[in-house]
Amino acid sequence: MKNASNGSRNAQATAERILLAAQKVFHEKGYDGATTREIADRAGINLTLINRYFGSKLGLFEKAVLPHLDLEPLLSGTPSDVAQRLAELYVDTGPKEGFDAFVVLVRSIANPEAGPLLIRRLEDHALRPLIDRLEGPNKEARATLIATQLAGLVLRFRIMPQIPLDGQERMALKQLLETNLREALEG
Amino acid sequence: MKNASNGSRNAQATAERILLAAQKVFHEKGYDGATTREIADRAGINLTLINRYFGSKLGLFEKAVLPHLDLEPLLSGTPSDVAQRLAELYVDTGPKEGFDAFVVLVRSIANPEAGPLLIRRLEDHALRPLIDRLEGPNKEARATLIATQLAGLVLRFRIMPQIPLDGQERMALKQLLETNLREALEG
DNA sequence: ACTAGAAGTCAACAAGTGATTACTTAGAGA
DNA sequence: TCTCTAAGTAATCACTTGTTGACTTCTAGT
Repeated sequence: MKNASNGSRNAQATAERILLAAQKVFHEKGYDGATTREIADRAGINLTLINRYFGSKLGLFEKAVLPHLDLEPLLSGTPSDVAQRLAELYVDTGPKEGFDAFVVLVRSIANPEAGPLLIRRLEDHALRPLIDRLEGPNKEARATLIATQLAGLVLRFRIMPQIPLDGQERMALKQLLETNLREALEG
Repeated sequence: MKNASNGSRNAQATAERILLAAQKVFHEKGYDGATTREIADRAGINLTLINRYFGSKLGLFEKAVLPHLDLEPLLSGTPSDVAQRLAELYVDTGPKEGFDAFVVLVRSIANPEAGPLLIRRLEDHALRPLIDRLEGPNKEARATLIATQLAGLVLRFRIMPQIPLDGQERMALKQLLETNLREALEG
C-alpha cells in the first residue's frame, strides 16, 4: 500500500474533497438547492463518485453536515465566560462564507428527509448539552430561551446579513445579549 | 354581470381558492418543496390556472405569503401589553397547521428567488415597525434582540414542535420571555 | 512486465418540475 | 335563442435532478 502523497487515485483524499465541497454548497443553498452536480464540479471529481462513496445525496449530507451541528464546544467555562463568548460569536457581521452547520440547518429544515435528521441532531447535540450544563430551577425553560435567542441571531446575522446594523448598535446589542444570556445561564 | 353565488366559473373565487391552498402548501413544505400541482390539486382547480391568474409560482408566492408577513398588528399597546401578548403567542404548542407566514419565511429563505423577497418584506414590515415603536437609546439593538428572540421561538415551537416541553417549563419560559421582552421594549 | 482490483469516467434513465399552447365549455348579454 | 368572451381543460414541452450500470484507466503486489 502506497502512502497518499500522490494526488490522483486516492479514495480517502477524494472523499475528503467531496465533503469539503458539499459543506460549502449545502451552506450556500441548503439541501434542496444544492445539486450533486455542483458539489462534484466544485470538488473537481466525477459525479458518480458521490453515490459510490456516500450512497446518496442524503448520505453525503449526513457525513458532511450533521457532525458539525454541535453546541457543546461553546459551553465550557463559567456562565460569564459562556455568555461573553456566545454574544461575541453570534453578533457578528461579514458575509459568512465557508461553512456553518447552523446555517445549513435553517436552509435545509424544510426538506422532509434532511429536516428530521437535523432536528434530532440539534436536540441531542445542542439543546441537551445546554440543559445539562445549567444548574438550578427551570433548566429546560432557560435552555430554550437561550437556544431560541441564538437561533434567531443565526437567522439575522448569518442568513440575512444584507440588512445592515450600525457598529454602535452592534456593540449595544452585544451587551444586552450578554446580560440576557448570563442571567439565563446562572438561573 | 351575475353575482358570484354559483360556485362554478367564478374567477375571483377560483383565485381565492388557489391562494388558500397555496398558503397551506407553502406553509407545510416551503417554496422549494411546494409544487404547483399539489397546490392545484388541493385547491381543486386546474394546474394552468395558477399561471393564468398569478403569472408564475413566484407570483403566487408573492400574493399568497408576503402580505401576511407583518409584525405590526402585534405591536399595539403598552410595552407590558406587547410583551405579554408576544410571550403568549410565541411560546405555544400544537402542530401549527394552517398558515403562518413566519414559518413560510424560514422554510423558504434558502430559495434564491423567494429568499430576497422575504428578507425585504421582513425588514419593512417587521424590523422597521419594531424599531419605530421603541423609545429611548439603542432602538435598533433592542429591536434586533426582540426580533431574533421571536424568530428563534418560531423555529422552536412552530417548526420543531416534535421536541416536547413540559407544561410547567413552558409557563416558566413564558415568564422569562415576557420579562426579557418588556425590558427590551421599555429600554 | 503482468494482472487483478480499486478508482475514475461516460452515457443514459426515470421521475418530477414549471410553464405553454391549443382546445373545450359555460353563461351573460344581444 | 344565439353568440362571443371569459373560465376551465388536456396534452405536452423543455429542462433539471438523483441515480445507475457498463466501461476505462491507473497502480500495487507479484
